[in-house]
Amino acid sequence: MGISKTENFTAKQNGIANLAKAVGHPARVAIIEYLIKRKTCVCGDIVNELSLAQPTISQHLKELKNVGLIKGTIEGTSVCYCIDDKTVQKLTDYFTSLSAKLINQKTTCC
Amino acid sequence: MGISKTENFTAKQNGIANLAKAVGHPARVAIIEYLIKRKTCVCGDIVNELSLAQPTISQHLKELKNVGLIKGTIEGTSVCYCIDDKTVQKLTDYFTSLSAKLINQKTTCC
DNA sequence: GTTATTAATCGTAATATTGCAATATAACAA
DNA sequence: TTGTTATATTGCAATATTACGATTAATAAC
Repeated sequence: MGISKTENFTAKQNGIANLAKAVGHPARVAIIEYLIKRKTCVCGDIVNELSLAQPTISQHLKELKNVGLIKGTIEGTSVCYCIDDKTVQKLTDYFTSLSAKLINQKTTCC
Repeated sequence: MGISKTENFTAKQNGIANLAKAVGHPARVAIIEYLIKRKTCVCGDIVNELSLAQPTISQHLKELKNVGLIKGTIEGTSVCYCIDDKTVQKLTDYFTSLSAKLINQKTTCC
């Protein structure tokens, strides 16, 4: 049906899925990497970096903002975007804990 | 257009996006967690764990297999599924490196 | 052989996503 | 006020995803 049956899963599972989904597009991966690479807040020039139209970038930024991966503050005519460390850390912590469990168990059946 | 302009991005960016997209659904998060929790290969009983129909689960398993997050080997009438540690590790490494860069720079502008 | 069991595939409906042109909005400058 | 710049929103077409009933394929048990 194109709709996820979110009610069948835990809040944590839905939370991780939402974050992962936001990272699940190369344009958004590129935006995240660019924001980190620039080392400071980026005021607008993301559109010049990626070969996508301005409305498309704006839409991707909105999605990243919705899940809390980036923050945006208005600075005059432009907007200042930067990564929200805490949200990236959530993903890092999640996958780190998965990997840790996998190392501990060493299943070698398949 | 509902199609990602993958040609505009690096292979690594597309790779991470594909892995993240696969994790970007709560049912697939639940499947991954279940496979890890069970500590051994799971031969079939994933359908009983999640309240989704068998074809739906089968489809989710296929997607996880396509990106290499799980492996499946046929065992008689059933199939034996387990996590592919290396692929999970790719995600862990990626997010760990992002977090590391963020800790180093300490941007406090927004 | 027949029958049961397990999982994949097909077909299809409902919904979501991606991308962009056109337009709107907001802040500033002259 | 008018124009300019930067970003957001709207509307829409193309495509993708999610979910499941029905069916199929493959092995196992008899």
